[in-house]
Amino acid sequence: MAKLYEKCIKNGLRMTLPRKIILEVIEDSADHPDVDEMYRRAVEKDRSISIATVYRTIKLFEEAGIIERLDIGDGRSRYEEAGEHHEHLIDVESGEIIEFQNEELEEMKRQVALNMGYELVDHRLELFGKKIKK
Amino acid sequence: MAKLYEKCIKNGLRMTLPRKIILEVIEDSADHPDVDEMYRRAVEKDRSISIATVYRTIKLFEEAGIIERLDIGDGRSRYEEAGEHHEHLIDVESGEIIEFQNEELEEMKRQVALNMGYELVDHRLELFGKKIKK
DNA sequence: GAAAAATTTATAATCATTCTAAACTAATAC
DNA sequence: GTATTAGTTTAGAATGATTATAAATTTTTC
Repeated sequence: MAKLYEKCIKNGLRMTLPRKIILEVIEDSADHPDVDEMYRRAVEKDRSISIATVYRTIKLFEEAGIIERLDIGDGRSRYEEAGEHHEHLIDVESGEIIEFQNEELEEMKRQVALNMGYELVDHRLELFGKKIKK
Repeated sequence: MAKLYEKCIKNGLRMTLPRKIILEVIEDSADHPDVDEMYRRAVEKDRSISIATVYRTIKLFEEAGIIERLDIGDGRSRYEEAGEHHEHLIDVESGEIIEFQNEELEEMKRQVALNMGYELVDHRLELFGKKIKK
């Protein structure tokens, strides 16, 4: 079950208590919390955790490919479990973040880069939309 | 010629000296400067300009649709003249920002949002690529 | 279980950005 | 054209997110 834990071990990370707690927070989060929110959730599990550790650990996990950074343009970094690649649609009215996948779109991006003489190494797409009322 | 100037007037903006200078900087910039760089360029034209004015004026111009914000994920906002919509490809090795347009891609984004019951009001796409050596 | 190495904590520092209050400039009223 | 008013700029303080630092603590190694 604890597949993120396995991934950490495989990456040679020492699994200290704060790291385990932060990992738990990530696993329990179905949304896309920012660092401060992750800190708040971690503190609920262990009051002694410090914000600096949250920042440092998140960076560590990101570099190890355990989590991925998401930037919706509001000046804060948000995080989610790394996994199959997907994109985000942000509901401009509620702020809700909806995930989606579209292979055709992926392929087109790769193609566009290629046409300009580039190998696509990363890409980021965010759609901002307003819910259509029927 | 001074079409940005016209646009400001049409928006009812008072065209003070600092605003004129910042507008000039924008017109003379073919790249995508961040605020600090715009400030540096403005100071060359008028030593007395303050960074706060640059920030405030940029925000004003953005709200008036004179310029557009670009976020390449390095924690600083960059700006460019508003105009026909285009996307950006960032050369991960040199940091160079290359603009491109692709109507098919645009249409697909609109379609994807629609399929999820959303009207696309904004969108952001950045490709990060490595130059292919032949 | 002691010594060495890595991690965490608390806090200070930094960076981008926004706010504030006083000074200045432009627009309007006379 | 000058006084009044409204809007703008300046300088610097404040804020929010993030990173760095040094001392304390924990983990690993022997």
